[in-house]
Amino acid sequence: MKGWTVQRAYDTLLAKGEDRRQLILSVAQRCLAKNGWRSTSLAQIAREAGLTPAGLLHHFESKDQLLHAVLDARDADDDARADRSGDLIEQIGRVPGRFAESPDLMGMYAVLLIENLEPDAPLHERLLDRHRTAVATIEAGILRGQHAGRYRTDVNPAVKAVEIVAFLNGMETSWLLDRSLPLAEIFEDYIQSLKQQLMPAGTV
Amino acid sequence: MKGWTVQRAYDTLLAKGEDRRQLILSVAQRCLAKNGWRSTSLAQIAREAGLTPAGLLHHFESKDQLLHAVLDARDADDDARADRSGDLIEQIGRVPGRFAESPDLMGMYAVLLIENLEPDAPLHERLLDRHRTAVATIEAGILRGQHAGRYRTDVNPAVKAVEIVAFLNGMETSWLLDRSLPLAEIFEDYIQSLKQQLMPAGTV
DNA sequence: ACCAACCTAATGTGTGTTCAGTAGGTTGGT
DNA sequence: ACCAACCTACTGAACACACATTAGGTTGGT
Repeated sequence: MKGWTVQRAYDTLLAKGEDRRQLILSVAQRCLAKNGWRSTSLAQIAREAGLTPAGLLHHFESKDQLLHAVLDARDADDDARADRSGDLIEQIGRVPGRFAESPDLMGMYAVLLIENLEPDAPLHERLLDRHRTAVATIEAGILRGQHAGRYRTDVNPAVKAVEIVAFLNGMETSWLLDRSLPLAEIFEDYIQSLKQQLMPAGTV
Repeated sequence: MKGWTVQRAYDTLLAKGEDRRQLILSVAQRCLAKNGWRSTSLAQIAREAGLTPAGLLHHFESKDQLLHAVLDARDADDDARADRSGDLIEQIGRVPGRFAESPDLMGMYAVLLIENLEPDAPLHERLLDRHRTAVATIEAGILRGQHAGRYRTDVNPAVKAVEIVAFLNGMETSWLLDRSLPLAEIFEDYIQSLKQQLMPAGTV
């Protein structure tokens, strides 16, 4: 009870703090996508969030903890908008839209992945998990199609899933490097070739 | 003439210097592949090459120049072993072998690419060029096959080339992250699907 | 009075780079 | 054979800077 009233008492103050916290998280996410973790300084994030480095560390107790907070937020967001039941090929067709939707936070995982390739890198385990989950999700999508009779059964879902994830990641990187690439056309073509492989002859 | 005698004169000394230089380049390349440019320090390279940071800067006038020297050396090496006339699909089939051949300097370009995505990054232009050259090379390989009557002519070489480069880059990253991936199997499958797309029906 | 939300200033560490100096070899004249 | 002049390959110490983090103080809403 007491705790609750105290919590209510500083409501606007806490709300302000929470706003700042969210702002910091979003700024940090953008910086991470742009420059990676090691070459993003607290000073830079702090400046863009409108406070000093010391002020920033009032909200997050260390740079490391901020990193994990950003990742947690992003994971939660991704989970919320995940779709595990629709058609795989249709879902892949929606990827270019996501690229265009939020271009400046698109590369975050790509950048962090490269920064944490070494087995003893701080985020290695976490990102390896994420990668394997992505592959498993695609694999499940293929299996679903096979069981529903929409996809051919003579494709190895595990292997094909790795290929698809590699293409999606590679394509993301290519696009981040060269935004003049005709994403729509490329994905259209890729989807066409996916259909050719996954769907029974005559249905394409 | 004078220049020649002077050059010959300090032969053993210059040879020692050249050895060190090469050693530094190779160490630097390995460090770059492992940790990227920004988080590799001169001190680290120097230590692994058996001298002090100041001693290192006797051979390369700055960290930046060392970076470019590494890239130049690597480009020359790549050029030397490039094959622009064989069959594209066969060449792709040899990629896993190269992965296994030199695993610890494999990721260098992948890492540098990610570190230089921003248009004003120091290596952006250079890596963008390299990427476009890679796409153009693959495209030329497809065109060659088409003109030779080996490949179907209803594929857009430019678009398909972007797809292939994306897959190769993405696959490299996936493998760097998780070396337990069955590379051979995945590439075999991918080549199969490439044949299905590129070769006339009935020849696969 | 209390507490969240800051700030300024300072600390310690790591960075790329410079600079003066040293060790050891080569060259050309005597 | 000797020596001064010159070279390459380094070292050790110092520099200026950027960094994450801390300590202690200030402001302002409740």
